Amino acid sequence: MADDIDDVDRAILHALQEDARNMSSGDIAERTGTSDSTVRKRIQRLESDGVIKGYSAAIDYQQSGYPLRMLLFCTASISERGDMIPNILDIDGVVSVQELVTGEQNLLVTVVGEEDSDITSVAQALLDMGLTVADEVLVRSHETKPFGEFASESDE
Amino acid sequence: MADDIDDVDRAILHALQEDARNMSSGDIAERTGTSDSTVRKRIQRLESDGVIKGYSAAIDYQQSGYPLRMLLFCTASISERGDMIPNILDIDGVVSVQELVTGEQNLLVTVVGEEDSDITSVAQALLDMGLTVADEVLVRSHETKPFGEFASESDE
DNA sequence: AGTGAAAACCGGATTCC
DNA sequence: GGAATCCGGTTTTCACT
Repeated sequence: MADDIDDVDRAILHALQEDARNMSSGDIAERTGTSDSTVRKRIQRLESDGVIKGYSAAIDYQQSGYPLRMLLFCTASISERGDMIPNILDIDGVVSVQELVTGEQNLLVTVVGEEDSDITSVAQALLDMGLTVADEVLVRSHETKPFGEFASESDE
Repeated sequence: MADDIDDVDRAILHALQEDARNMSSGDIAERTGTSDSTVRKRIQRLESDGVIKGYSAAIDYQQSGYPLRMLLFCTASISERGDMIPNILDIDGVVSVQELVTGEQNLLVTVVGEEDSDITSVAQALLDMGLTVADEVLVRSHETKPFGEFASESDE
């Protein structure tokens, strides 16, 4: 519950963002000058505190047969906005929902699909929920990077 | 190089999106009705083909001391747009860059930071690179979900 | 926070289909 | 060529200090 993130925690977060699957506790222990059991306990704490929300493979959707990625900018009434996020995430093809602090277009839904009809069916589902799709933008490329502030001073 | 994604591959991708760190090859083998060595070979192939780009921990930046998340909509000249993406990713605080297929605001940069000055310094760095920051939007919440199409018919 | 033993997991080589 | 089995080394887990 408390957010006492120290340098060891930051190094752990950085390592797990780099390679969550192959980075062993021992590897991280070397970087931090602690022992592997310490690292394991820290990780457990970070997980139960919710700092680490999970571990996920980064997939290239293009190469796996789903070349379309689109951003749908939506408008929702403020009152219902928070409640419908779980429902939006349940729509097939939706990979992320972001709540925006803006006047009108206050929900940004990211959709992945194989063909155009996959996207439009998501848009339809959003309409059925009472949302207005104000804008649609195709994403040509998408790159992600581990958050740099978790890195130690020396290694970046 | 080839994208021969079959049901076994999709099950693997789905499992690794759910929990890339704790899901063992044996676990996935049970789900797919194959052996663990088969799963490991498939994973290696998916990795070297670039379908799996990596494994990353999902961090709650709010809880780890970086409460600010912002979207910066930028304008770049078409010609230089692709080349500068690596440079943008190198800016401290930038966690993702998306190339948008739109007339003007064709780059979407996501920034995470502790305070307002972290964001403005990124914006300044973008300006120094010759980009125009056309719009800035604060993100109140952000949720991600594994891509549903990889799931088998029965388990979702 | 560290130690030690049992269990699980991974990687590679081999064999089978 | 792809999938299954076996084995040596590593990693994780759990109880204890």
